[in-house]
Amino acid sequence: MPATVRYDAQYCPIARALDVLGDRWTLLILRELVIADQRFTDLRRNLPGIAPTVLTQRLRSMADQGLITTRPSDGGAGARSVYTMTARGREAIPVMRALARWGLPLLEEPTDDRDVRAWSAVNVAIAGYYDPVAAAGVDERYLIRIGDEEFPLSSVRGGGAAREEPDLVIDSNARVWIDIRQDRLTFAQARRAGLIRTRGGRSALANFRRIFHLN
Amino acid sequence: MPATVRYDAQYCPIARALDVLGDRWTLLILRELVIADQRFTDLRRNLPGIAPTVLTQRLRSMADQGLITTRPSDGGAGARSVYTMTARGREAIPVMRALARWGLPLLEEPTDDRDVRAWSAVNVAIAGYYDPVAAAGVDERYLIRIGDEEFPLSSVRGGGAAREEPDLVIDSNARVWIDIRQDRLTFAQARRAGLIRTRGGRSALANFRRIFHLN
DNA sequence: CGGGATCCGTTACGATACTG
DNA sequence: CAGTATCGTAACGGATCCCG
Repeated sequence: MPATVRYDAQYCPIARALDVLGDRWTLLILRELVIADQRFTDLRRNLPGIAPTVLTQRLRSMADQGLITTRPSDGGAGARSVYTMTARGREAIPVMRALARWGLPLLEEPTDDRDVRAWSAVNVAIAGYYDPVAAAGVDERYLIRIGDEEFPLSSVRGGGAAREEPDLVIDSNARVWIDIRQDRLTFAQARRAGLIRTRGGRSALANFRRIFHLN
Repeated sequence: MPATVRYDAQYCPIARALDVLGDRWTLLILRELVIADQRFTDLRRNLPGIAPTVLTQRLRSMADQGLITTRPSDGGAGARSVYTMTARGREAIPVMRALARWGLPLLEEPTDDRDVRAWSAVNVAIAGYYDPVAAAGVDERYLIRIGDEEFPLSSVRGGGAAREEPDLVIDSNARVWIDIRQDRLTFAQARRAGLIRTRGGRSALANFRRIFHLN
């Protein structure tokens, strides 16, 4: 939505949120920065169709509103600045999760593994199904591996920071997770077919499946 | 965002969701219909600033995409059609909740009770803080009253349909709930000041406060 | 009077080209 | 590499008008 005209007339937190997050591309830029810090060119490549002028403008207004900050590149060479999320920007992750979960049925069947971003798979198809009730009393760490990317998860909400020895390691590709959540496959079938490999204790696996609703 | 240009190039459920929900005004129209079925003129009045042509177009495309349906008015007189949410549209309520919660700190302090919509207060400041872990094992019904509007809530997620005798009735105005969530007031203070009145068992009240994080 | 449709000026967007 | 400049097009906001 246009940055100049806002939903000012409404006393509503949704309207306020959309004033900041509702512009075209804004949430997708944010999603990119959840995955990793990125430079201008990275973002441009990962957001097919965005005009460079629009990207410039969005990055500026997102910085103004405290969603992101720019950090001088530590890479040395020619690169100048890297864009990073702020804590306030990270608070919008639940918004992205809710959107992702709603959009999952609209997603066509993946044709190729490389189509599916690892972050989408983990955050949408696994973390998005986290069941805090099922997780009560469990304190375990899980390591999700998608290709060569690693995503630590915890049975305790917000307890994923410490990089301790995981109780369970799960290896697979991104597509399998989407297939499972679109009901073309069950977790059990994927394991039997060797599409998902697990290493760890039997009870950790049982907990994992219960906490993330995997049959 | 423009309805014609979509985030087609991305294999991402967030992009898909935004293709449908991301247009300017769309989520706010949906929010209106969560509150109540409405006619064209109602929507226009409740969405200050929307151009009638835009409203027409949004209603059409939202219907095309299965978010809403139009129902012939049962009211008789001059009115023709009433807009209602579909089940698919209702599935987007978590998106609105996430946005609302994110937007709450951006909301200025309410100046007048009538500024605050009852639905915002209940859905954002109460239901949005539901803690399923705290609710485990509790099966109670709560009735929230804001002015003359009533909102049944349940300690069991999705169990609010049956209109049984509530275990707890809470009377207040919308502003108080916003004040509480913006940390200008605690629940206990509001009760002592008579801004919130409760009727029901002592344990139901304790459960309610625990489940919805009210100190 | 409710429910829109038409027209118009302004703004934002997308595509391509260009520059420090 | 990291943007800026320019330009044509599409969408928006506001006002007005039309029809039952």
